[in-house]
Amino acid sequence: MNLIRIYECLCDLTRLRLLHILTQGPLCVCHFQALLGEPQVKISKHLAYLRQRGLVEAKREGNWMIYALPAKPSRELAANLACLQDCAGEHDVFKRDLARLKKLAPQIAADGPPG
Amino acid sequence: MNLIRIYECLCDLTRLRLLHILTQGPLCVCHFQALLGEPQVKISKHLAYLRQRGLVEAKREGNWMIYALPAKPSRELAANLACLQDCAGEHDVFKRDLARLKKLAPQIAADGPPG
DNA sequence: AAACTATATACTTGATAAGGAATATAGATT
DNA sequence: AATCTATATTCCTTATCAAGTATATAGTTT
Repeated sequence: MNLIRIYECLCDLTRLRLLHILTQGPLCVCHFQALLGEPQVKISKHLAYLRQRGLVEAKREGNWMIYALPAKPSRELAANLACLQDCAGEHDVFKRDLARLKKLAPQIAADGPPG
Repeated sequence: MNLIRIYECLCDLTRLRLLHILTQGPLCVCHFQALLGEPQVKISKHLAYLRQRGLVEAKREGNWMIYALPAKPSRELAANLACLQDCAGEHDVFKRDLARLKKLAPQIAADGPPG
């Protein structure tokens, strides 16, 4: 059952943060590193985990790997991402991530256009 | 973070089935056994798991243990249960469970009133 | 109190996951 | 081709979980 694969992805804080940030748009690994303040291995492995289960898509852009939410998410995924959005509003971790993302936005835009 | 405890509960099919059935009302272990066709240990342990994490409440009624969704679920739990409801509609396992529940309803009512 | 019923707990085994350290790969730059 | 940068993979250790078997507990009936 696909639904369970989704929930498996959602029961880790790092992955929740990644997904939550991705609802704002595509991003590459190094920016996630900066945003979450976590080591590269950790980010990379969690993104691989998400990718394997179809919660995330990736494409190469020179040296960068750009990760994004699926272009056409399943109903189940869409529903759960919406639910996460809803729930995340209550927690500081997520709010802080978005704040940092906003601050970093100009620099990210400068680095190169995603997509 | 409470949210993660919730997702941890949701990434097992047996627990999803239990929760989904519970959205219809309280039930005791032996009825779950009949509905899911799973051994007592399995049901009991998964219910304990859910209970520890606050997804489910229990009270004794003679020999029976009646399990129910929390009287006042957190916003997060409520949101996720709603989402589960939404997603479960697509899967036969869940539909079959509800069908079986309907069939068993009279007998359950006869056994003794829950709540 | 002895037997019975419904449920819970302890123990064991195999599987999966998380995090860190080190290393490998792909592409870009010099 | 040598080096650099961004990212992925491998190996290791530790922790958690699922499922089954056996056993314990709480409450009920005889």
